[in-house]
Amino acid sequence: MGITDRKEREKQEMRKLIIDAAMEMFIKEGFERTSIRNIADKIEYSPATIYLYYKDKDELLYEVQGQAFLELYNAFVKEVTATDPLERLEQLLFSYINFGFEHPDLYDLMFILRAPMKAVDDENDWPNCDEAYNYLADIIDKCGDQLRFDNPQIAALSIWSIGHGLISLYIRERIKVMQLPDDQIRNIIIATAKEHLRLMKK
Amino acid sequence: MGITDRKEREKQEMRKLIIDAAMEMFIKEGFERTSIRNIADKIEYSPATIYLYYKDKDELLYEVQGQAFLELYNAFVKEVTATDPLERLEQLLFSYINFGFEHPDLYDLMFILRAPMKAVDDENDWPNCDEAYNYLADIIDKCGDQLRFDNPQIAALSIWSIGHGLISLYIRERIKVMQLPDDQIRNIIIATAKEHLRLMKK
DNA sequence: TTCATTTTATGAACAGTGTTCAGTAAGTTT
DNA sequence: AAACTTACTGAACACTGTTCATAAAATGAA
Repeated sequence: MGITDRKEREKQEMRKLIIDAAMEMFIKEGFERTSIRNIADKIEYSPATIYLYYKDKDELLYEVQGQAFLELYNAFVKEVTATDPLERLEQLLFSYINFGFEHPDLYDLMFILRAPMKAVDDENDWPNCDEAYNYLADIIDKCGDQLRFDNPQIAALSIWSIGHGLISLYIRERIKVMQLPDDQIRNIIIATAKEHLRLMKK
Repeated sequence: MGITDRKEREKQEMRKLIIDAAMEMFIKEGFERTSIRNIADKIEYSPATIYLYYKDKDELLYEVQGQAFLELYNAFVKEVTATDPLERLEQLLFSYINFGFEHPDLYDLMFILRAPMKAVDDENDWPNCDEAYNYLADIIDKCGDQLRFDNPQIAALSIWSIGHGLISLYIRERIKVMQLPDDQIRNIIIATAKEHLRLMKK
């Protein structure tokens, strides 16, 4: 049936129209200044229409989060170019931190905000993040016994936590307490990440 | 003038009444279910009255954050009992992580939420956190050259970031991606913190 | 005590939020 | 052409933080 196909296609196009508008507004205006009404205005539909395509705002946010994870994964593929696994691990960490610096609002949505996670019903599942996490896990596997860790899961969580800790303290303005001049904050974050990598290596 | 003294005292009592009610609601009901109207209801005043004592919600939140930092500092003093600085550093990190596990909503207010930081006008100042941060910085100083770090600021940021990274990934449900059974999440967080301490030591 | 002034508290309103739903208009099938 | 289905929306609901004119109470001066 050609019509049902077209209808399905149009439905997907509408969903894309909505999340593209949402994503653009998150990046440009920030998360807090982006409401359902704002998104509706931008795409020239009524707010109620959005609810025909997404159950609620959380579900919409989860979808945008998915797009953001695609961008992160693309950054990984583009920036992690070395063959030596230890070098790859370093490139990965800096790619991750850099993503946080360049897209703080997307980072928020991916790793800090509560809202999008409310759309994940399953207790132990978060498909949006799988691809990126596996990318990290694979690199750590390839490092074999070159790291001072016995457990690869702990190694992965260690790398992730130091990266996330640095970025989120920065994004949420907690590094203020160290009273560093503004242009040195980035430097000390990068230096701390480098030191962590150094300590991890055998 | 006795009357002005009493008035000032009453003003401070009213401010305390408000933040105590707010704090109790954050802990009991969670941050998202605590509105100015809810707090006003609890203390049996009109919402408008709260604005006679606090400029806006952000200022109120900043004050509650200050109370939360007092509690964190008290936990440090109570739980960091060793004399050896390396041991003290370990006790501090676990005290910090434990605080996050036991008071996730206060941790939110202290280290994750944007709102309370909007009440900090100064670019490079965050008095609420000073005491707790200096406690960490002092311990690291006392470690002297026993750590594999040249720069004490980097050592401090490294410890803080790993602790914050672990807690905030947990609180905001991002550790889901590792697909661990619920009772093992705490274990792997603690194990990762322990490994970090091990790597830091000479 | 009486009157004027200052302090303290509030009801009602404003502009915003996410969300629902009856009603309308357009598209599709018979 | 009529019946049915799908797509869309205006208006409303219950909530949010915040402001402000108004009222009540406390204080100071006569």
